[in-house]
Amino acid sequence: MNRTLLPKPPHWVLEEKFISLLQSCKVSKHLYQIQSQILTNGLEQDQYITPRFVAACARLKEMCIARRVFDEIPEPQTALWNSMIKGYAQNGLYENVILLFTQMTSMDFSLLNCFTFPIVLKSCLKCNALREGEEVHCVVIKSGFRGNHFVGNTLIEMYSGWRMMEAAYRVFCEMVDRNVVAWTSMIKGFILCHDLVRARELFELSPERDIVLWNTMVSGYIEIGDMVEARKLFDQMPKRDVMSWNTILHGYAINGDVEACERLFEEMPERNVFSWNGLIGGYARNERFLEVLDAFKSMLIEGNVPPNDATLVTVLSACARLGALDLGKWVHLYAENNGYKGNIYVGNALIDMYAKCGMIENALEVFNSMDKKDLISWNTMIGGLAMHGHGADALNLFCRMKNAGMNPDGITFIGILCACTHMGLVEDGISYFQSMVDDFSIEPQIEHYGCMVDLLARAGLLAQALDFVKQMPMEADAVIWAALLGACRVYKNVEIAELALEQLIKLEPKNPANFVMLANIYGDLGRWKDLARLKVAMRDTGYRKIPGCSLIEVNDGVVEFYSLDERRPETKEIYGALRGLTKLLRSYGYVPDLQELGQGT
DNA sequence: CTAGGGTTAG
Repeated sequence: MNRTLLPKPPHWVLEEKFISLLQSCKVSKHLYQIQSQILTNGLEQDQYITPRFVAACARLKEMCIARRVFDEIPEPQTALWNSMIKGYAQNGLYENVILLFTQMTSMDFSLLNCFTFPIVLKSCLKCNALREGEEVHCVVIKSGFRGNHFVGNTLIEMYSGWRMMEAAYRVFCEMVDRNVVAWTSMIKGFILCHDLVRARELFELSPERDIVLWNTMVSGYIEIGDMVEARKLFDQMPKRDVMSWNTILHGYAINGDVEACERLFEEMPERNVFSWNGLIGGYARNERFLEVLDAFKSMLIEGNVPPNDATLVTVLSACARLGALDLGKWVHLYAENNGYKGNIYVGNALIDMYAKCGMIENALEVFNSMDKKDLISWNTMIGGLAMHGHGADALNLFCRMKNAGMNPDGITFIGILCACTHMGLVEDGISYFQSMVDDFSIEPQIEHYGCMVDLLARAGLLAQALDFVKQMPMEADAVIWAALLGACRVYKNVEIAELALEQLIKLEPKNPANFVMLANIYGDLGRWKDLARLKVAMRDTGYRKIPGCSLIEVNDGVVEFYSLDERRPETKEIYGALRGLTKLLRSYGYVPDLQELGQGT
């Protein structure tokens, strides 16, 4: 067929073609191809295509391309301005939103419409631009948009976000006809300030109460931990949707009532992925990791609600805590086969799971395969390496992190200091600690002081460690004294040990592990009289040390295993495996201290 | 093209 005989398609056909092309555009490369097609057709200033082009750029995080196109247009119309502003907001470039808005107002006031303000006001809140937010509010008034529901509501939201309740309430009162959304935002504002009394007053006054408003009020009580009032309200609701049920379920989960959580989950008329995540998250938050795995398995067996990234992350964190490597690997495969390969949350949870299960190689593989990494990815990997004796690799990775332009935070330095401790690099640890304060302006937290005490103490510098404790700007906690006490045993320092125990008894009088530690030191040194005295003191407290418990993956499950435990049918195999491990360790020169076996049980 | 409600990682 001769193409030249075909008539030129009408304008609107081309428009539709480009719009659908832009909507389905998945990679930046195609963006350039579409752009050149638009140019060859002379449509670069088309009032329908260009905003869509900008929207596609925003979706693919290519706002620079959008900006170049935008700058070429002599007199952009409102829709194009708005699409640029929205694109910047979507990509977190709030400063650009404000800049563009300023430019827009300085050019022509009539460019602004009711779609412009909500995005700009939200951006002001997000980047904490208080003065600019107030200026935009002035523009709202001058341009006559204060009567718009969307604009008014976003103003309430903005001021509430800054806890400027007088300003928020003034906007609310000045609204000529408030709808239920405005009431909800106002109530949400008081909830943010934990002012449940005023929130409830408004709730009672509201002329209309829809499900969203009821749910908001219920979650307000949940946030302040008042499950009784939350439940009372939930029971009074004229109508409930899945989200109402999920809200109260999550409330029990975060307030530590696992049993109520389970009961509610059973009662629910309908369950979606948030319901399952609520139950699974409830188990996880309350350290019931075995139940996390069981619930996850039930979810898969029931099969009508597929897990999402949040589910996988929670399950992986439980695997990490339990050492359930097989299930962790299974989740890894599941994630890759179900579109979570590039998911940063899942990637980070996988790194942590592999690291905690001792599979550093797998953790590194996941880390290296991630093309998007955030601070948590780096911190998890550095911490994982440090925790498992790869201190040098952890420090190297820290260098790579800085070279990649990623700014470390306090958690990063926990990993770094831990790496130094494990390698006995006292000098380096001290200089990293200094660098944290001087180069990165990170204020050391009690955990960092704890790391430093550990660093010094494990290196045998007990007196220096004690000095450090005394110089700390805050009171040392039990973790720090226990670290010091532990090191005292290794270096057989009774004086500091007794001092540390004295503090520990004040901080946690019910923890017999502390007495056991000092008893061990007396035993090591043959101070039997002191030992006897301590045993009497221990008996007087009436507390017994809880036996240490290990979790071991057996076939497709995880079992609890205590020291000298003979309850399990697998006992023989477990002790067999232990003997094998001990033998292996001996061949590397390790001498097990058999006296420790069964201590305190 | 614009407004109010849920989960997840170190």
